[in-house]
Amino acid sequence: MAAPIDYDSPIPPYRQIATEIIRDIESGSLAVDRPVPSESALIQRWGVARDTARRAVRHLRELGYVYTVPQRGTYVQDRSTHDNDHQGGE
Amino acid sequence: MAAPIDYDSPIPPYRQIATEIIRDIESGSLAVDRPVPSESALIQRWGVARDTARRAVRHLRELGYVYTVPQRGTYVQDRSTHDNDHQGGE
DNA sequence: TAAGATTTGTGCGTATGTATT
DNA sequence: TAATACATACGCACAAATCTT
Repeated sequence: MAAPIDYDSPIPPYRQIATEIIRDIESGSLAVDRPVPSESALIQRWGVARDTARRAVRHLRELGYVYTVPQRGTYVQDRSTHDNDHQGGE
Repeated sequence: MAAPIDYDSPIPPYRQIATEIIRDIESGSLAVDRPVPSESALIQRWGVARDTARRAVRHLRELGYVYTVPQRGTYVQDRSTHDNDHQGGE
């Protein structure tokens, strides 16, 4: 519902954005292999810089929540097996 | 020796820098637990931007060549055992 | 075939905050 | 107090690949 970034929080903006997206993934709003919001979308939705949006996505990737296809987009990773927590098993 | 970045190469600058540092590690110029060149040092030595220097260091970290101590610095990782190559399968 | 929009990749410049020395 | 070093964040630009028209 468009909660704004809390700049008073000790949690950095990119983390707040990542947390929100994780919620959408866990809740099922974002299904497996569905695209997560693009960098542009995140920039507009949160009013942050691209650097921040990219950090958020990178964080999600490191946690194993998403995977990125160059020049295409970033999609929800299938974590159903829970075989890979965030080391990039595969 | 200060080889310059080859902008005509398909290999991005941060990779060229990382490759050079890897050479220094493998050759022994940079010993285990010794600090690798700082961001500022890389910026001056290669004439690149902070982001590029950061990318180079991050890349080395992901490859397991170095480890970073928050708020301290980045140091050469001990890879003698070769126990950890760089888990990222994929 | 071409143009345009979209998306990620890469690079540069700058600033602030925090921790260490 | 100051210098050093990293993390984070903001701004901007162009390239390459993809997708649509």
